[in-house]
Amino acid sequence: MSRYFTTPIYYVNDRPHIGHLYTTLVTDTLTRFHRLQGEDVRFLTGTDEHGQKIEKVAKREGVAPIDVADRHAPTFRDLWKRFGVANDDFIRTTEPRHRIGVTELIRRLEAAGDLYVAGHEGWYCVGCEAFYPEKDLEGGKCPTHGTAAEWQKEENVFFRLSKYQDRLLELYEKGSVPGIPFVFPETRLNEVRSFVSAGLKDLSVSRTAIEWGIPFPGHPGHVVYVWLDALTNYLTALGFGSSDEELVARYWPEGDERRVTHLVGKDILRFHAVFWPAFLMSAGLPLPTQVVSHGFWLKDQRKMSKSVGNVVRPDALVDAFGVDALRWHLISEMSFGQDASFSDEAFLVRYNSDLANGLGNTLSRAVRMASDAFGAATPGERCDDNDVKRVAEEAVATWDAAFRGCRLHEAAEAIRTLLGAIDGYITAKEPWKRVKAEGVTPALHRIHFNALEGLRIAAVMLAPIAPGASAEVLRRLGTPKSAEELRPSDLAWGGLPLGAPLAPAAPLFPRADAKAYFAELAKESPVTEETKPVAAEVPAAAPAAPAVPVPAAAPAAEPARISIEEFFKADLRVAEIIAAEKVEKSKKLMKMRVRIGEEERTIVAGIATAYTGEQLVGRKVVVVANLLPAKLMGIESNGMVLAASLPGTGEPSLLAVDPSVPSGTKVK
RNA sequence: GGCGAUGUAGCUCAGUCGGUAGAGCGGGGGUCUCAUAAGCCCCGUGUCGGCGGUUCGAGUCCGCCCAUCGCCA
Repeated sequence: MSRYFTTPIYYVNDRPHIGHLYTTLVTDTLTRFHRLQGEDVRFLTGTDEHGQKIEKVAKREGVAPIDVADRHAPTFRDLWKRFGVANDDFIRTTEPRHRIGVTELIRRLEAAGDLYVAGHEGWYCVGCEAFYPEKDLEGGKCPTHGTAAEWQKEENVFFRLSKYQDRLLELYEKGSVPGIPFVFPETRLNEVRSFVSAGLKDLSVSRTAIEWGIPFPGHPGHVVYVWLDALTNYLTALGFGSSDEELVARYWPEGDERRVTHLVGKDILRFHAVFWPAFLMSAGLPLPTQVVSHGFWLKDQRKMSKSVGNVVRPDALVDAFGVDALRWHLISEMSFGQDASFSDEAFLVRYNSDLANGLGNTLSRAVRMASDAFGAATPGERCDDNDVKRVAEEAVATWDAAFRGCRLHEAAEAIRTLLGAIDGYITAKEPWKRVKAEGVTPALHRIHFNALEGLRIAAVMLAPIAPGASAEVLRRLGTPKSAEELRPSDLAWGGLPLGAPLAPAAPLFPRADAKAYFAELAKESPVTEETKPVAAEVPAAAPAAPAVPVPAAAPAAEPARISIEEFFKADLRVAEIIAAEKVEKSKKLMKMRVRIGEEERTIVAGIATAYTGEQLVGRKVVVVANLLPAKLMGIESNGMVLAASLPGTGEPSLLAVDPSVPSGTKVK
């Protein structure tokens, strides 16, 4: 049984953020798990380098597109190196091997009679590299990018996607391998199924408006559609279409004796679960086993986006606490498949409880005690019947099942359970008292053996998630092995060498003082996460956006300081409420008509739990007058009423204004 | 609007075939001292989103509603 895991290839021009990082770390963790189990594993990642965005940057700079790609490609490569990602290969779509493979795939689509030429025109967004129906545009602009769409007329090559509808639905029903759902988790499988059930349109797979791409075979002037180009990387990296297809035979053969797993963010699920298998069906190639889709990292309950300025790049945390701590946190914090929130505060809480108090302290107490008792060596006697052993065996089984079921957070949980049991065992056996009372007895040897052996197994279990920490724990336990050297037998009870040198050392994960950390951070770097470069370089392309006032973080955190200029961006005014009525069907929303000086406008606010319409009319309040309009329950709200949010309940309490102050007065 | 999901303690989540709810974390109090102010002990009367139904009995089944999210249109 071979296993082939892939991440998406990342667009070279993007600045890596926690989303890219998470996908890659999940894949790294899963591949490390399977390697540890002794399986034949291959792990591919890479960069997507074609497309109009690169072409435009190149044009503007007066250089060749490949120069732009070459400049940015190392960004991802270096980042993965920094995070200990052990990929076997790194493919760039600009490599000859990729072009050869894509050309071969297209030859097969052509041979299957699934390609035809047809005219096509419409509104096109450069950012999305996609056509939009007019009704989807917002004022002529792309709904996702907010940039003006261009009218483009093309004659394109189309792929008969519609032809594969039934076969795709069958794939979703039965799986590519019986018993393994083609898409995980199930909710995403449902989405894909309903999308395909609704009917598939043929897919345009060539572009004429772009030059920077793989030339479309047989159609001069056309380049290959970026998704057809990009998806094919999973095969071309194995040498598909080349004279040497040995890796294809090993990792992507027909039959059930291999697993091909694509990890993706939920945003690109459709390309992987619909288009890609359809291409493969047409080309007469085997299908992947599973597409595994994970959720997004949210910041302050909101989706991360550049325009909001809440994109997480956890460099400061990594600098302060290390790669392993962040890997552990990301894998543990996200219930795999669902969205999760990222916050520095949560990181620190977890760091202290799981790593400092949990792993670090347990290791420290066990190693130091044993070292003192046995002269800086591991115990001289083993024990094969005890509580730690039983818990460890159960934990390994849980951990194994969790990884195989893509529930990575549960694998981490199993490690925590084992560590807790070891700690509890030490506490219950009180070896420090025994050694005082009885000296070094065989029983004492066995107690320490059990604690240290439990820790050894916990360290082995930790290897896929935090390989660096794992290796360090093993070294201190007198059984130095890198994560890569571990074997399935290392998970079995009894691997601790007897009488081996023990290495007590400084705390593995020193306890963090969260308060001091945030204070220091605020002092050192007035820059926000967003303005801090993640890797060696930042694309010169993006002009520095004006600092966007970041919404105050969790109440516990000290809000970032802002300048007076930033504060003055908010136009605060005294307003008089002239009418107010509760929004029907809403518990909280109150629709108000307010007068700000001469102007009247409508504001909707979530204050209906605390105020009735009667209480509000005639009242003077403070409003943010220059807020972008927002639609709430279908009503456009122009502005925001300021209210204190009471602790606990969040109940609003309006800011009071002296009634004599005229409406429209500036507040500052 | 259609389809799908979710809604359980402050937070993240478990809750099998229905029998009046649990864990971890955080928080509060106490205590030991082998250990990284770590460990240990104690502390939850939560309308299990709401309403109605089936049932001797529902977080757990059925219907409706509300909220949130996703996909689609």
